Amino acid sequence: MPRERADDYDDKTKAILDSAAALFARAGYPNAKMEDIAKACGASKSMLYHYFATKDDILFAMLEEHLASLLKAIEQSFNEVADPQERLRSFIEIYVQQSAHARRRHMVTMNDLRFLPKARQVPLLALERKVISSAAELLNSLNPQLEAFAYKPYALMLIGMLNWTETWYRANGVIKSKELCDRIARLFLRGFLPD
Amino acid sequence: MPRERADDYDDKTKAILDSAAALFARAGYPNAKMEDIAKACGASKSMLYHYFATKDDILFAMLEEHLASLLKAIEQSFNEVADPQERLRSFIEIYVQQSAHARRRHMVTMNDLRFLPKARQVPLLALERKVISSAAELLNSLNPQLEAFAYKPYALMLIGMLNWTETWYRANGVIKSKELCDRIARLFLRGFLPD
DNA sequence: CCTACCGATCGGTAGG
DNA sequence: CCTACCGATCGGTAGG
Repeated sequence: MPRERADDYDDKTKAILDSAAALFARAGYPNAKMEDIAKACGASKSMLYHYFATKDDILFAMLEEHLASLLKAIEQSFNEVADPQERLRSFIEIYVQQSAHARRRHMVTMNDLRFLPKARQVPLLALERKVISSAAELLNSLNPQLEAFAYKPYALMLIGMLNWTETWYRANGVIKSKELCDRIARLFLRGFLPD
Repeated sequence: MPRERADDYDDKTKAILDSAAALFARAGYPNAKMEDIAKACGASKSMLYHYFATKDDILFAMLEEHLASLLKAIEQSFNEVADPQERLRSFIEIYVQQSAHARRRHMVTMNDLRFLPKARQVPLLALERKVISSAAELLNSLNPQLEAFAYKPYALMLIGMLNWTETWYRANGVIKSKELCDRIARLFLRGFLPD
């Protein structure tokens, strides 16, 4: 009789991904050792290979999970909010008010996706493109007067600004996350000049 | 009689940095092999070690050179242009209209600085902070009415948007670089909404 | 004792 | 689940 899959199989998978995310975010994917991931979640290196066949599989699972949940959060907010300006605010909040958990994964997505083999990047890049399309759609409803080709560049400017925020914004600093969201939304909608 | 330092010592140093920049930008610093850098500039690996004592020294020299020249270009444009709005446009142009040469180095700076030992990051992070301060100063002259602490966050939003541009913008696409600069400057100054 | 290189190889490390 | 270990690789070095 084959042994049953351990009851806490999913818990352990999550624990591995959490430890790995912290290490990848700190040291970068290529510098993070399988040995270190194992130690960080109180497991042996061999144990890791029971859950993930390769190091790349850990990174891939992490990024796919993160991008799918980001996309789901965006779609959900679009369903709940109808007003375009409120939708933008909500889109910004999803990026800025991320938990430390999601923030680490977001950094890893931005920094380390390129270390996967090209073929494994494909489905992840497709998810990223969906996020960009959502933003472009949102911008279209905010200002329908532009030429069609211009929405994606504007979406990329917005998302670039938001992605970069992860590198410098700390929620425990002088600026509360609500205030940062307000400022970003206002900057994007009304610009930087005084009225 | 000691041999003279080769006449083309500086040329070779530049050739090494160019090959390394291309490789680092494509594969990432940790994946780029000294062997590959050597091959790319028609040299032997040992020759590399004559010009740079370690792989980290190559990355450090590249980033320092790039950040110093970025800073110099910014300072020069500030000296040549007095009007704040024109200064912003000029700041944006420095980022967007970079040569392929500088663009690769900029990508490497954004992606691979973290792979240097902490101590070697210090002087480079200081240069980055100067770039941010220049931008904050510029924004202050554009809109002096804000609270003092707000300029740096706005500078980081601008620079984030500009840094991200490197990841998606191709000068040979539908949008000419002049048009992109105009759109970014207008977005930042006037916002996204129609007048 | 210096600089400018080459061919060969060592010591240590990493994923598996 | 552990220790031992492999095949491959890579940054850096030694002799000439």
